[in-house]
Amino acid sequence: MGRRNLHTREQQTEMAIAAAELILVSKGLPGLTMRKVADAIGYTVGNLYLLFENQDQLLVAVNERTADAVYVALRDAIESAPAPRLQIREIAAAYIEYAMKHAARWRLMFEHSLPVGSPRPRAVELRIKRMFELVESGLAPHLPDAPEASLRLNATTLWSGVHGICVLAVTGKLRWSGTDRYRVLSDHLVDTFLAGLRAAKAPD
Amino acid sequence: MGRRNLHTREQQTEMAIAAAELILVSKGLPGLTMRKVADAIGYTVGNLYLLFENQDQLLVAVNERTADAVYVALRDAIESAPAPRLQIREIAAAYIEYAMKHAARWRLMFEHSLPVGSPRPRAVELRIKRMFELVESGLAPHLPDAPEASLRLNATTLWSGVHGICVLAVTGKLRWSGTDRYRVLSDHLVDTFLAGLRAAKAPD
DNA sequence: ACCTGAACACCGTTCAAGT
DNA sequence: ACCTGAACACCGTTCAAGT
Repeated sequence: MGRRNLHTREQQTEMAIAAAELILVSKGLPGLTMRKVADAIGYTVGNLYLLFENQDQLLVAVNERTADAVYVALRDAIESAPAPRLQIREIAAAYIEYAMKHAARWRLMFEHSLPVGSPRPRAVELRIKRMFELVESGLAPHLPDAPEASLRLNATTLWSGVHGICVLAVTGKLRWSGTDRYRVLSDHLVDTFLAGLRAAKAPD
Repeated sequence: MGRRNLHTREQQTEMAIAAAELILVSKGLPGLTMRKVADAIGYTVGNLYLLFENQDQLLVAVNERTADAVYVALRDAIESAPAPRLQIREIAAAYIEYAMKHAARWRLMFEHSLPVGSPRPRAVELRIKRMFELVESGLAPHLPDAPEASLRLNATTLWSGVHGICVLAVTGKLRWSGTDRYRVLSDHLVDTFLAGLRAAKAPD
């Protein structure tokens, strides 16, 4: 065979990423093999290595998509918030909702780590940074006149907290506590954290 | 060969777990193969399957050890706290310190998931539950007269937050924010959360 | 130029056979 | 009874060879 020219390289890359996501969702990470991806798009394994340097880089490509999707979800949450001061609650809830709904893809972003020494993927790094900026902007109404460093510290802290709820929820480690309404947890965290910020600003 | 009788089954199990931990730390999860574990303890792969049902169960055994070690670290942190009200800060810091120091083992606890349908390992579940109880007891001085349900909700929320800092720190996702002094983050989270609790109890 | 197919070095898991 | 060694069905990755 050889020389088929049915799809451009870009199309093949697109197909491979889509197929990888499908397999990831249905079979989990252990089921996501290069051979299965190749089968799914109707090419041989060898050809996959003309599109991606190796399996890790295919996973990185999947993660970029996921990071984009999360960003869009958070952006939508901000826009649909009834008031600026409620944005941060909505962002947190949207994040958790996304993680629960697309658990496999979301987990891959944080659990797949490249072999030591290989450069961290710029694209994913950048998207996480943008996500934090979104959180900063949602937090800003609650911290007027706060210096940038303080805003960043608080955004990092609060967002780490929300992320923690996600991790434990998605991996089922929160089930024992009887709470499977994670929105309660995220709201409680956000509300209490904000109350703490107010208290620190205007001490009794 | 066959019939060597150099070690009891218990000893072999012990050796296998120890070897797995060593390989995990030095080579990461992808480098942790049944064959390498067998080699490391001087037995054949086949023999490993007389000790563990499969690779997943070996990892579960490793996770049990890790969960025990974490529990001990938190317990020590409580005991060395200068005052009851400072316990919760120390627990959080100890948790993060353990995670950073034993990143590979700590990550395995949360990232290794059994094939869908297989029963969740009771032993690990139980240890996570005990850990939450430790957090509850550290939080109790700050919530006198609070009903059990409230204490639990607050412990779950705060601990999820601390856990989130760990996850992002260990996976290097916090580097961009310029903070690699994670103690600052965990203290800030704990302090702000506690301030928020006080504010809710005695509203202005 | 584009893609294949077969090879290589590894896996997890099983189990008849050795002592 | 205790453990081995070889087998099976799978991997990721490479690359000479086909069209």
